[in-house]
Amino acid sequence: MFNLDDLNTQQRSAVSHINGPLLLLAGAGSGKTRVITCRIAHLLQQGIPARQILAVTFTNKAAREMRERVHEMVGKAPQGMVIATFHALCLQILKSHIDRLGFKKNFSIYPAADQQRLVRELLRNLNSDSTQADADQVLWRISAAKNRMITADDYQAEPRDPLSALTAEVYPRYQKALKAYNAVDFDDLLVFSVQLLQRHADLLDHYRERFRYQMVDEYQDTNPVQYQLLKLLAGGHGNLCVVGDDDQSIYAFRGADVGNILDFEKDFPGAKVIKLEQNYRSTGHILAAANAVIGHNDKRREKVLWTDRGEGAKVRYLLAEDSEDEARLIVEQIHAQQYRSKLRYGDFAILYRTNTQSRAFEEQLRYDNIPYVLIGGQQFYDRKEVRDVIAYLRTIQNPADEVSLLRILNYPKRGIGEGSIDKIIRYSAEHEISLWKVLQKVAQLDEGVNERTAAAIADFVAFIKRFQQRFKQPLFLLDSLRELLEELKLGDEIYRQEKDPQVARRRVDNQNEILNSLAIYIERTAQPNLRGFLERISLADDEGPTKNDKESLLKVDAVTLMSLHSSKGLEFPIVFLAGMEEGFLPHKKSIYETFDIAEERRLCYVGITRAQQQLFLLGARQRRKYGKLEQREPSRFLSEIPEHIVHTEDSSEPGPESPELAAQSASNFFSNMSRMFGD
DNA sequence: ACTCATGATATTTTT
DNA sequence: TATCATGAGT
Repeated sequence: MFNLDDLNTQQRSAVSHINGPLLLLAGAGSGKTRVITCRIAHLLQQGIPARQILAVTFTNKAAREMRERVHEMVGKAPQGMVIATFHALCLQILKSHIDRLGFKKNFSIYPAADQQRLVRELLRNLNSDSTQADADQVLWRISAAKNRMITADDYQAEPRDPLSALTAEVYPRYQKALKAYNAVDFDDLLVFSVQLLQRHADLLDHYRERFRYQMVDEYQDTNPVQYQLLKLLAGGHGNLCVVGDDDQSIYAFRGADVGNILDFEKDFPGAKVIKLEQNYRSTGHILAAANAVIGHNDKRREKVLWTDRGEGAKVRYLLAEDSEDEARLIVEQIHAQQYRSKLRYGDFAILYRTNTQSRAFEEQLRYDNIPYVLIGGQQFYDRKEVRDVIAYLRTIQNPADEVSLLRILNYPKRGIGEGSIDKIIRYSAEHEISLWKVLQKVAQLDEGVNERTAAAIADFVAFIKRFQQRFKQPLFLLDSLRELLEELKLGDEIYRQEKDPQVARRRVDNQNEILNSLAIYIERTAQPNLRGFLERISLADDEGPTKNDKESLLKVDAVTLMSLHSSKGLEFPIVFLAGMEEGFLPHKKSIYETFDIAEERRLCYVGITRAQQQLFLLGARQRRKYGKLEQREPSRFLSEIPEHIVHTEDSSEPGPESPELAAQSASNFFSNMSRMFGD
């Protein structure tokens, strides 16, 4: 059980608040998660049934963490309580009621890669000269529209905006195609749930009653659909507790609306507001820098973080010559810091604005034999070889999923040529019969394709049907997948295609990794089935060994490289915030196009507040950009930090031998020694 | 069907 | 400059 005495005054008053709307403005590192879990424990202690409690987060990781911490605190698994991401919650709602929107209940969730394929396809059918970029843009616009609850029917093209005209063409077709595939995309999960609640009073009543106590984490990141959903669910009782920090709102580009958190009291009259300003993470100088920077934003909830931990080290600004030099300086500091205090590699993080910046750091770290983990970039389930296997599973689960079906129809090659596939697609379109039905028909009626192809198709259909039966038996899920992989011999195919045997090996390993995640899924699920597994994968809620989160970082002890965006919520003893230059932070797009410098400043603030003991800010004098050498200016945010808390060092003027340099060369010596002796 | 060359493009991305 | 996707060519 928890102890109220361990909390500060503000935390305690938040925890003991029970009825009515509550806005908890939780500054960075103010013990937010602790307050949320304590509040849940407190609600339970007050006799509120677990099943009336709903806690919504944005990431699976956050949901998992919350669940675990509640578990620890109350000593048993939180039975009946729903702790889920927005998307997982909506998936639950749709699973029970999507038939009211004309979908079948075995609908599938369309992954991003398939969305792209579909839009590309639709564009090709519409106009001859459309690029990859157009497809991405259109998809982006569709998503943005959905975030604002604009349906395909309502979507209006902006005048003099060719892309929105294109979107207006594609959006309805895209929606129609999804429906034909009995599939929904990520955004639909939310939009459809809201529509269900709006149109069906019985459902609304049901869920309001079911979730009498609601909490939302990272409220500053909610977009209009999510806001609608909450507004609907909390209507009536108004027991909505939202937690967030407007200063850490960094997802406007994805439709998040800071207005939601700024206007909370207007939306939910009588709301109580509590600020958490005591920071338990960073030392004083770091917080002073953070406060100074974020203080330059207007339209915000004034918060001043403070700590009782003392000033700590000054922030250090290292000015490098170029990007390679910047990476070298970081490695130097890693060695120096390790020499001075006992630090693991896992205590260091390198943060940057854009993912492309990671390269220089990767190269330098590899050169110095320093282990690192790169967060972001290509995700496990986005890899081609993994998607191939998933496509099989999806086809088995829902043969109406035509993108998956087409992906595997002739992979590995089984003698169904492009010409035949074209014929089948055309037949399916003309007669409005699903591809899967046509395939079955071709097998029986020998329609329009030659005998050998027909035989191949018949084999394929039989193959899928056989595995449909196999996968229906929950006890043999793992065996079925193993058999599937064996029979397909995809491994051989990969070895044939990939000339670098090392790469081939990794790709085959990746495929086998799916077996591991299935095994983990089965272990942790009461009634495992193929559908459930695919859902988890779609929601990226996977606990497989490739999991890229803090726990696995701790295990491998490596320096962390990630974008500022993905760093939110994490903390590290030593943080390097690289690329503190005009054009990077603030990013040049924000300077010249979106004019949203405030969001860039928040991003900078997020970066600064990740540091516990020492913060390094780095920038380069010049950088190669698209081949050209470009002069760079220090970020304007640097000048917003008071001079007396920053120590500036210019790499082109080394000055007298500094203690760091001495320490660093000694440290290099030791690390080389230990490398030589294999320790 | 695989390789190679060309040309477009280079912000962040919790699900 | 480096990377990616696409299309021509073998």
